[in-house]
Amino acid sequence: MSQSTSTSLSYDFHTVEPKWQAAWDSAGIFTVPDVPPADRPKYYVLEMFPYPSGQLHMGHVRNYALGDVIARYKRARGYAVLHPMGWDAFGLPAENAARERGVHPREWTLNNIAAMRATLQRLGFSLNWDREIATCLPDYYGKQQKLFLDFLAAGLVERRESWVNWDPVDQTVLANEQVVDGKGWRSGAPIEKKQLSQWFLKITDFAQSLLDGLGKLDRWPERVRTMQERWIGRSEGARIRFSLHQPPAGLDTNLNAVEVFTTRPDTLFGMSFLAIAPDHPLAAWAAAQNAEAAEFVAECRRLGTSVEAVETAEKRGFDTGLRVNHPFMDKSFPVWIANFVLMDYGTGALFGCPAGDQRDLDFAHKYNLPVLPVVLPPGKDQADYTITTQAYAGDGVMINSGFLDGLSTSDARSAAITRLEEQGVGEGVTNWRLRDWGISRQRYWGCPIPVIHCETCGPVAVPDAQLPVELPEDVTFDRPGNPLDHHPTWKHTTCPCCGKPALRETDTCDTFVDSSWYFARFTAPHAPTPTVRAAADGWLPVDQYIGGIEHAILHLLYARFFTRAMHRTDNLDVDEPFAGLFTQGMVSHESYKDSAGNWLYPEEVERTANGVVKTGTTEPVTVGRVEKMSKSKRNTVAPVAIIERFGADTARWFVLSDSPPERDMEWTEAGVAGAARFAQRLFRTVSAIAARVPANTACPEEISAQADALRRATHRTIAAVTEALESFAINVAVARIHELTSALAEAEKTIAKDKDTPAGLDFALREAARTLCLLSAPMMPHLAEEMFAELDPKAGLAASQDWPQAEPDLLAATSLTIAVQIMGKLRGTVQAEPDEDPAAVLARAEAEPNVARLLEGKRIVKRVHVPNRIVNFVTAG
RNA sequence: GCGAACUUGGCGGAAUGGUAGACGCAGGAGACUUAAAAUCUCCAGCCCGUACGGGCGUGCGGGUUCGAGUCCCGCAGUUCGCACCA
Repeated sequence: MSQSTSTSLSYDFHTVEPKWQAAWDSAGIFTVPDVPPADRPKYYVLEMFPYPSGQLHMGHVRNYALGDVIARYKRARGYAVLHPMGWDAFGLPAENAARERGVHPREWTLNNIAAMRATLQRLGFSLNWDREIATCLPDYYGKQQKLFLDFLAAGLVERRESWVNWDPVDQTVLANEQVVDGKGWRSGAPIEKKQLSQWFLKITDFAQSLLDGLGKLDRWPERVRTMQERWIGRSEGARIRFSLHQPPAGLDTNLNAVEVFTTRPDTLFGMSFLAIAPDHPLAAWAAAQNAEAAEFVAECRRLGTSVEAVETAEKRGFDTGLRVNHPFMDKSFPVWIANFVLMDYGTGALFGCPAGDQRDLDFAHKYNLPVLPVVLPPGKDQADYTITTQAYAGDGVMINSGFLDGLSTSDARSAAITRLEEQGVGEGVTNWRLRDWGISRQRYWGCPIPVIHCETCGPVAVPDAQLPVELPEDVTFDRPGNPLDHHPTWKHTTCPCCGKPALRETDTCDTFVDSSWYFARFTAPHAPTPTVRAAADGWLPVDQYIGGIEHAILHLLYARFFTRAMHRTDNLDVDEPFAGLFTQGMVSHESYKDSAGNWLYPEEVERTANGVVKTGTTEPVTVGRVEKMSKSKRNTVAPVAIIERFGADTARWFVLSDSPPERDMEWTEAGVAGAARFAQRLFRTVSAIAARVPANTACPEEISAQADALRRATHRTIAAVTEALESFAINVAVARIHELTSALAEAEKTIAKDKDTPAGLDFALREAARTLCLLSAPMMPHLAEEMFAELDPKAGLAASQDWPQAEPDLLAATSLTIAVQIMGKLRGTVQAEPDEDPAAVLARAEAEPNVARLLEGKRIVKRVHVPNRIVNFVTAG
C-alpha cells in the first residue's frame, strides 16, 4: 500500500502531537487528588487494564480511545475525572518467555510495560500516569497479600482437599470457570482430575448478594447480567436422604444413605430409579466390588473430558444392584451409575422421574425402567393420559401420588418438603451452581500466598510486619513444575507461632485475583495499606467501566465478590465496583493467504488492476473472511506503524468513526486514509478562519440569514454531539462533526470571495470553528489543541475549556420542510415556519401542485397535521 | 437443546411511530494541473420514464395505525452466550 506524501500536509502531527502532550503534562490537568475534590462531582472512568504482552494492539486502541472520549467529555462537563492506567502483569507468558528465551519474567514484563506505556502515551490519552500500577511489583501484590490475610481472618478463605482441574500442559490448577469444553482456557489441553490441597475464596458466601446486586446494575448490558445470573445459578428445592435397602455387609456406614438434590420433590411418586455420578463415593465402592462397574466408571472419566462425549451426549448407565427405599412408599428402587450425573452439582446424585424430565425419560427407555405420570397437564384427562416420547416438566395437578393427589404442582412441592422434614429424611434447600473459587496455582510468576506451613501449628498466616512475601529473583525454569518449590532456600523459614522450622506456601494466586481489586488500588496507588478509605469510598464505584465482553462472567464476578469481601473486612464501603459497564466490539480485518496457503500480513499485500497480489510481485493472493485480528491469521495492524504514518488522532478518529462502539469494526486502509483526510480538512478549514477573522469578533445585533443559518447549524451540532456522547453513539457524534465541518467550509468560501461579508458571518464562522475544536477534542485532542491555539493563542488549552452549551433559541430551524402525504405516501413537500398556523400549512399543502393533481376527484375524509413535521390527507373514492 | 441479540444500498451504518438510506468508505462524472497526487463541485437504493413523475423498497408472512425500519404476533436466517444443573 502506498505511503502518503507529507508535502501536502498542512497539519504536521509529528511535531504537533508531542507538543500538546507535553503541554497537558506540565499543566497537570489529568491529575486528580486521592480524595475527590468537594467542589465538583467525581467521575471514575476505567478501561480494563492490559496484559503487558509487549505490543499494544488495535483492540486496546479502540478500548482506550473510547474511554478517553468519555473521560475528556466528562472533564469538560465539570467533573473531577479519575482516569488511571496500569498493568495486569502476572501470568504465564512471562514464564514461557523465560523458558524459551532465558529472559527473567520480571525483566521481560517490565520491558513490555515500558514499550506499551510509550505507545499509550503517544496516543495522547488523558491518563493520570502518577497512578500507574503493575500487579507484579511487591508494592501491589504485597497489599494483595494483606487483603488475603484480612479475608482469612474474616473466614472468607479456606484450605481444602479437593478434586481439581489439572492442566497437564501448563502444569497448574484451573478454576471451573477456566475449563472450557473439558479443556484449559489458555492451553487448550484436555483437563485431568487430581486431588490437591487448595486455597479457596468463599465466593459462595456472597451468592445471594451477588445475585441480588445484579438487579441494581441498571447501567450494565442486560446480557451480561443474564450470564452472571445463570452462572450463579440459584435453584430452590429439597435435599433428600434415600436409605439403602439391605445395605451390603462391609459398606462404610456413611454410605448407607444417598443424598439427592431435587427441584421437583413434588414428583417423588414418579420415581423409578436413583442415579449417581461416576465420581460418587458409592460408585467408587461399586467399582471396587465389580470389574464391570469399574470399567464403566473408568470409561466415563475418559469420555468426560472429550468434546465428542458432550456433543453426542448419549445417556448411559450401569446398574449397581443396590436399591434405595422410597421415603413415602414401601418400595425400593435401583441405584444406577449414570454418565450424565455431575459430581460437582448438587450432591452428585439424583432421583429419576422419567415422566417429568426428558433426560430421565431417555434413560428409562434405554434401560426399560418404568414411567409413571404424576403431573396431569391442564386440559388433559387422567383416564387416557400417558407419557410416550415427551416428558412433561410443566405445572398441573398431581396424580398417582398418594397424599399429594389433587394438589397443584407448587402446593405439592411444599407439602412434600414438609413431610420429608417431619420424617427427618430431607429438607427444603437452596442450591447454587456457583462454586467456591480455588486460587492456588503452581506457578512462579504470581502473587505468593502469604501462609507458612508448620508441622506443629498447621497453616499459619504470615504476620503483617513480614509482608510483602516477595518472589525470589534467582529462579530457574529448566524443569517442569513450580520454580518456587524448586528454589533451594526460599521456602524454608520459621513458624511465626512456635518458631520451629517451617515451609512457605509455594503456590501463588490465580491472576484473576490481581485484577479483582485494582480499580480500588488506583484510588490510592502508593498507600501503605491496600486502600485508603476516604479515597476508595470517595471515588468508587467506577462510573464507567469499559472492556471486552469476554470478561462478562469471570473477571466481573470476581471483582464484584472482592468488593463485597473488602467491604466486610473494612477495606472500603461500597458493594458494587462498577456502576456502569460498556462492552466494546472487537477490531477485525480481512485475512490473506498466498497461493501456498500461508497467511500474509496486510502489509505484504497490495491491490492492483489485476487483483490482489503479494506486494511487489504478480503472485495472486486469496482474500479471506473479515475476522477478529489475531496473530495466527496475521490479519493484524500494528498501532505504532499507524501512529507513525497517520498520527495518533487519525488512529483514534478512525476506530471511533464508522461502527457503533458495541459492535465489531473492520479496520481498512481506505477507512484510516479517509480519517486522515478529514483531519487535514478540518485543520485547513479552521486555520483559514483563524487567519481571516480576528479573535475577538463580536456578534452584531442584526445578523444576515447566512450567519444565522451557520449559527443554528453550530448549536444544533452541539446538542446532537452532546446527546450522542451521552448515549455512547460515538459514530453519530463523528457524523455530526463531519456535517458542521462541511457547513463551515462552505460558509468560509463565501467570505473568501465576497468583498462585503454578510452581517455577523465573521462571528458565526469563529463560533463554529471554536465549537468544532471543542466537540472534536475528546476524539482528536491534539488536532483540537492546535486549531484552538490558532484561533486564539491566548485562550488557554482546549482540554481545559468547558463543554459548549447549545443556545435553546438557536436549536430550531428558521424554515421547516413539511412532508405532505396522501394515504401515507409522500407526494410533495411545503415550506413552513416553526409553529405556523395549522390551517395555513394545510392549505399550502393541499395546493402543492403534485398533491393537488393527485387529490383531484378524490374526497378528503381526514386531514392529519403534526405541527412542524407532516401533513397526511386521507381520501375516499 | 435452552437463552439473548441482530437482519436497512456495493460496504460500515443513521433514523423521539412522521420526507428511509444522515455521515463515512468504495464508485461515477467534472473542475484545477503539462501530467499525476492533493483539493474542490456534482451524481448515486432498484425498476419504468428524456423529463415532470410513477411503481417497488428496511429478511419473509400477518396485525395495530391517518402513517411502521421503529409497536404486536408468527416464520426464516445470522451471531453470541450457556449447555447432561437433577
